[in-house]
Amino acid sequence: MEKTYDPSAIESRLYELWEQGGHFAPSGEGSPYCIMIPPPNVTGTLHMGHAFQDTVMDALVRYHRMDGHNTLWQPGTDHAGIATQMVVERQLEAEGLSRHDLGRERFLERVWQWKAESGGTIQNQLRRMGASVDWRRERFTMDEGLSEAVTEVFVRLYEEDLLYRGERLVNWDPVLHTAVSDLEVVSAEEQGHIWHMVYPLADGSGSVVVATTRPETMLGDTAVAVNPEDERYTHLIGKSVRLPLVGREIPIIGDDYVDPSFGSGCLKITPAHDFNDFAVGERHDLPRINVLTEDARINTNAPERYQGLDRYEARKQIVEDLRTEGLLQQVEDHKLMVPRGDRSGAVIEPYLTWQWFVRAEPLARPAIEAVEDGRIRFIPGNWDKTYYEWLRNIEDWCISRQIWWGHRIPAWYDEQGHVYVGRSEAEVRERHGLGDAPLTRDDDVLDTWFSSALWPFSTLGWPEQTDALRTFYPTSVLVTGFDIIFFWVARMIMFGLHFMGEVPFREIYIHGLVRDPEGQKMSKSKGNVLDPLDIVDGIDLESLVTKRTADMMQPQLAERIEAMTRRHYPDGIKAHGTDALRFTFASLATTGRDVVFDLGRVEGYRNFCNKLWNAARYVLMNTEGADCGSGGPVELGAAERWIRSRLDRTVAEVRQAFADYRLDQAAQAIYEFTWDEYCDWYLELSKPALREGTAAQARGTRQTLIQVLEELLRLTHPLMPFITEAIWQRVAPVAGAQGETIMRQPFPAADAQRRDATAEAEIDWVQRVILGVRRIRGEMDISPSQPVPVLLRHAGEQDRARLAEHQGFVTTLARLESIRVLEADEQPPESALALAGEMEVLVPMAGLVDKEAELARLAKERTRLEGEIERAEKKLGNESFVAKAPAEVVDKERAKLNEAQQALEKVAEQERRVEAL
RNA sequence: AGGCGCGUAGCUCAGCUGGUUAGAGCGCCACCUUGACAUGGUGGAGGUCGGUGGUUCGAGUCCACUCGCGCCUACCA
Repeated sequence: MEKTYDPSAIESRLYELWEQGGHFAPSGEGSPYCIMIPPPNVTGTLHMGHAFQDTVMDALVRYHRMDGHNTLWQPGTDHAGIATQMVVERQLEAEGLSRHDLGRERFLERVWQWKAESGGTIQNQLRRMGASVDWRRERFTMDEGLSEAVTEVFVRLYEEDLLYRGERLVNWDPVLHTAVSDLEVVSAEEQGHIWHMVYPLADGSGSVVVATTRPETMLGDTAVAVNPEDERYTHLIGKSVRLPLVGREIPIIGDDYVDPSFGSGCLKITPAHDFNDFAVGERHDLPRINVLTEDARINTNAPERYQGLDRYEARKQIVEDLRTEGLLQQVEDHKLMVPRGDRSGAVIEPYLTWQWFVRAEPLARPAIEAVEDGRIRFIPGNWDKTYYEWLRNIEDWCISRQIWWGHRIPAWYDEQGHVYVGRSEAEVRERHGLGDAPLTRDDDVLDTWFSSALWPFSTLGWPEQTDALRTFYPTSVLVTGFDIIFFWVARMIMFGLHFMGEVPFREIYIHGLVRDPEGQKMSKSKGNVLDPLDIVDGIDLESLVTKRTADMMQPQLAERIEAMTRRHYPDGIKAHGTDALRFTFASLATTGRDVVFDLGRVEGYRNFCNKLWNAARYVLMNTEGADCGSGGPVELGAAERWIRSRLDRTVAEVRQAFADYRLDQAAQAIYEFTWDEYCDWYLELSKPALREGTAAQARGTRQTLIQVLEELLRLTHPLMPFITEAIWQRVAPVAGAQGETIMRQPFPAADAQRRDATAEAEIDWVQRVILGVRRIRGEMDISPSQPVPVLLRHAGEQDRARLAEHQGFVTTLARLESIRVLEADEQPPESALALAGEMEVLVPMAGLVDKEAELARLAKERTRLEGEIERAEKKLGNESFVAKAPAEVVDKERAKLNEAQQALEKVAEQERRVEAL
């Protein structure tokens, strides 16, 4: 074994071994355990969020696989309709073409071609992360099977009247020329204006003032509304105004939607361009006049003067014209929420179009109940509130998109415009007796999330009743970020319940979002993204800067991004290996919402890998080819029983942590056991044991070294698959373990038989003595290489027995020249003192005691003890405490007080002695 | 407007159902190339747990209010 762990040397080789060995496939034995990967974009690349999420899932999957479950981690990708289409359109644009130049068919060929070129990247990145997904089952949302499921769902929903086509006001993206769902619109506050306009009454008897942030919509006004309770205006209801610039006469209506206290109390109503106005229009049966084209220019429903103008040009012109006519009362600065498309960034227009919708409310109700009655559990639990909040106020879901890349809607129209929905044109013809009548298929495709909503059952073969579907549905847990609870989680539950009659997963583990060192969300435009593989493999500063500033949508930010990058990573990024990155993610998987990524932590865990590596090196040096128990009787000493006992505790902790989805706790338990107990103590204790012990004792030590290591590797494997596998391959034969790979070995089980309180107490004693001597060394500035004599004062029977038993340990680890008990009648020599329980550890320093240093040390100790005593006395002096607190707590407090008092006495005595020097 | 989360050592974070003289990693200081590991070892410094008040024998942990930060949903022309 190399002296330093080199991850790059082993990782890809091991992954190949696993994949080719078929070890990712379900075993076919045990109770099922299944996780569906949230499908990433097929043409996408791995970002930190994926890496984090995949680490969590892989850890869960490996844990359950080892623990005997029939485990499936289902992989796949989605087609990311709008995003992918945009990329390909941009490519075409570079060639001076639009998708319309190519036509639908040839355009789709281009997209498939792009998929073939860029697809596969993320899969290979997943492999680098060690993801143990069952690649043979990989699915893509546009696969034949999944597409069939999409059609089936669409048709069934339509037949059950849970899906309909209607002319509705939708969120229209004038750049992408498609409708988008409410969720794909992000509103942000922007600085704008509010214009107050005067609308003259038609009978010339006066005027009303209305306000708007979008003056161009006035072209489509079909009413002015006032609150019927508003005395200022009741007399106007039933009258009408003459719409300026347009000349149309529109009614004044009463509707209590109007807030009399806002502005003038009069509200212009534009049913075709405002969601609230649309509702008002429905109540009052107002005409809906659409005044915009698909790309948000003024259409022919408006006066000629404005036709063809872009919405913002039109706005300017209208404001100008109103001003000219004296009908602009005032303009104010105004902060308003501007809705933009999450993909295009274009300002969204409410736009009247024919679209397909899913009737959400009837599907939402059972989805709410499933969480309410506990069939699905959120972890952390609080997320159910967010979930309920959305589902209880859910609106119908607009699922049609006016793009080409996606599942085409299975609906056909005859020449009269009648719509027929079916699984195929043939089915439609037959079912409706359409003969050879010409039919045209709906041009629209479905929202990508529609197919994603079917993921838990479509990937398992639905609508066919496959074995996989029967075995793995409902799946065990969904691991995802809170940002897609609405987009995806809620919809999977709605569809899963409806089509499978059963929840799609029993638990939902919501993890935090990975942020940069400044707590900012990672995004390409901010230039703060990290490629997980750059952390794995390392990258020099210049390459990192280049990577971050290339292909930018806003090149003007490049300078800032470069400066920031140079500040955060002055030396670039060193290679850390996959396991270190994974362990970091695990340790960050707390219950919080944000995961602030800190490279320093990865470095710490890379060191941890090296620690484990070197521990294995030491163990193998001492066990390979040596007698680990086969050659004769085996005797387990206190240290052996101790480390086995500690390991057992750790196993229990780790198991509990996995059950609680607390990978941070699992990681911490493993880290502490490995470093602070196994390496710092047991490996060190094994040295004198091997040197000085009997043959039987040495066998016990070797056996324990190798067995504990082997079990520790299995315990750690779900978090750090590569290093544990690499070491295990060497360790297994020595430990007597059989098998091709650690990933198919049983996960360690806790076993109370291995707990050994006696051994723990004995090693605790050993540690206390050693730590006492080390403290004296450190504080008295005694060279670490200088062996010292030690005297134990006030040693009881047990102390004497333990000293006799463990003298070798103490002598070696504390680097002693000698150690013996100071008898009661002996006068302690001039020495430095440390306390180990009731016993005093003395290091005689005839003439060497630095009086000042020792006094300072003792004074510090005395202060601490006095504080402790004061606190305990105060507590115990409180009658209510003694009366009301549980006896156990009171006893504990008394014991603490007692101990502190005794210790104080000894410290004081030592102070007097030193003082006298 | 409603909902949620966070504020604990210089930094990033643990601290579960109230009882530890408040923990970890990184960073910092001192000493040490000791035969697994300097990606190491040993010792150490560092926090009155945002603030106020309350419940309690006892609060970082529960409650109320408050300050600061962040997120989500909705949205008024």
